[in-house]
Amino acid sequence: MPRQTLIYNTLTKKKEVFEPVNSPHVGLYACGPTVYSDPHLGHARQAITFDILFRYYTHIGYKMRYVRNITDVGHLEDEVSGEGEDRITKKARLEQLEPMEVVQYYTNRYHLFLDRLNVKRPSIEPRASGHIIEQQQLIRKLLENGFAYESNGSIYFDVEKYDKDNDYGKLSGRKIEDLLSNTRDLDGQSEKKNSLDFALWKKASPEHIMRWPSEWSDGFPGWHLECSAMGNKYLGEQFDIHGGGMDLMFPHHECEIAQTKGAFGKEAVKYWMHNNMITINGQKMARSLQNFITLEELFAGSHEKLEQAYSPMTVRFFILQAHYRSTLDFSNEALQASEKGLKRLFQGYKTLQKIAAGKESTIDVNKIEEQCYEAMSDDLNTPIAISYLFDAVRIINSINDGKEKIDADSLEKLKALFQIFIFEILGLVEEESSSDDLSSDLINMILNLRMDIKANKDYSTADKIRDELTKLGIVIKDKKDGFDWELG
RNA sequence: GGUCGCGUGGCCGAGUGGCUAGGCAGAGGUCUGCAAAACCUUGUACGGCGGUUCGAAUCCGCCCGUGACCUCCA
Repeated sequence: MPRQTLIYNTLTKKKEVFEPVNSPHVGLYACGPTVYSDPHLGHARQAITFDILFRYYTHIGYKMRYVRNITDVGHLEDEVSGEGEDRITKKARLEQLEPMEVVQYYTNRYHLFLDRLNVKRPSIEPRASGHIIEQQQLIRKLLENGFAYESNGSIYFDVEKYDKDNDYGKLSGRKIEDLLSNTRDLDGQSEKKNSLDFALWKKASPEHIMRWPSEWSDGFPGWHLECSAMGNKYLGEQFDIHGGGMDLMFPHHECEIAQTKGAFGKEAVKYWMHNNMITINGQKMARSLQNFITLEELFAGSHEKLEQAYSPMTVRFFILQAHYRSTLDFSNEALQASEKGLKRLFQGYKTLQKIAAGKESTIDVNKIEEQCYEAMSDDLNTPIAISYLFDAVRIINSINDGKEKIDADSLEKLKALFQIFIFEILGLVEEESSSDDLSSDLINMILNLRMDIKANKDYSTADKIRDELTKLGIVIKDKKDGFDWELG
């Protein structure tokens, strides 16, 4: 029986005790990317948030099935009006590629950068275009149940009708009347009965490449439909957690709830989880605002806003140092702080490996362990868990200095704790400085020569060597009788 | 305009009715030929004004500032 955890449910706006529908099995669905462009920091946060959930729940004993989709069809530029080109199709046209080439390319890119961030691959990664049949079946159900109607070969969801006996807007806290009064005027959009109605199936215009046959028209499915169809297919009629970025709450997730309830008579999702946005100068990082930084740019330092390159683990740690429901502001200063903090954490881990156990202990490892688990169990509070690890680092250093003592059992326990939290739960990995054996040998040779020079008290030459090596990015650490170095 | 959120020390960020995270930067120190690195020590901050309370940064009200959503966006 896994330990009790709290999880913030967007639906109830409260932290709730997590009780799986079918413990110990847990079904998790997270909205993946629309693969028409490179992943940016925001995608990283979303992926890392649910990666942590996946990792932690697996660790405490749940049998996880994690589904994260790839949206490769149906995502229009303007969902409400149903206008605009399909994003994939547009990209394909601009680049003169097959739509599926675009899809494959950006799916590969997504995997590449998420792998570097050490985000685990989901259990199932379904594509919308591979589930046209399932989506069409869902539409038929909705037509049968009277929640959808056909108009000129397209099928729309009837929001007003649904709202009569259901609560459309319950997730995002909206009321249908407010939405109606605030919806922009759509003159000429006569296909829909109501401006709030959203597309389930769109008849394809002659130039639209991605199209599938159906009894209504040659067309393609609406964006919101895929998640309902694939969630249902792989996780069943009721499953535990559905996640995504906060900006998907409305209308995407709201529409999902309506579709599922309308088709199956009951809601599928027990807990809704939404990660907050990454901001840049206090404003949301978004493609539409032209202020986004891709992961490729971040890792390479190739963006005008970047003072340097930031390694994947620095980025991961930066994201984990904030709670997933808070906005997180990007800045070079903050990233640099994370870079150094992460280094300190790993330094502590290394020190831990070499300290010796004594007969007695002044350290209460059980308490540290409990604190770490409690933090993670309290709605995935990674920043708190990390703060306890930093507390532990200070203790480790004190043991190393002989100010504190630890017995063999406690030491083993502390080592296991660090191993589990740093690598398994937080998913951090140590990034090796890239240096091949030959250059290592060369550096060691030079530094050995420098030792001789120092022994002769020729400090000016010794300093010169050090300066030159420093310029090459090699950090020298002189010790009592020897040296150490690393790539800075 | 509507809905929801936020405002914490130089920066980033937790937390939350009394026990006052953590990281980075800064300062001091240990070490060192000198540095660097590493390590140690160090900071009583919570937008403003009222109110509730023995006690509020934490609850309530008002104000100011700011952000997200209401079109697509993780």
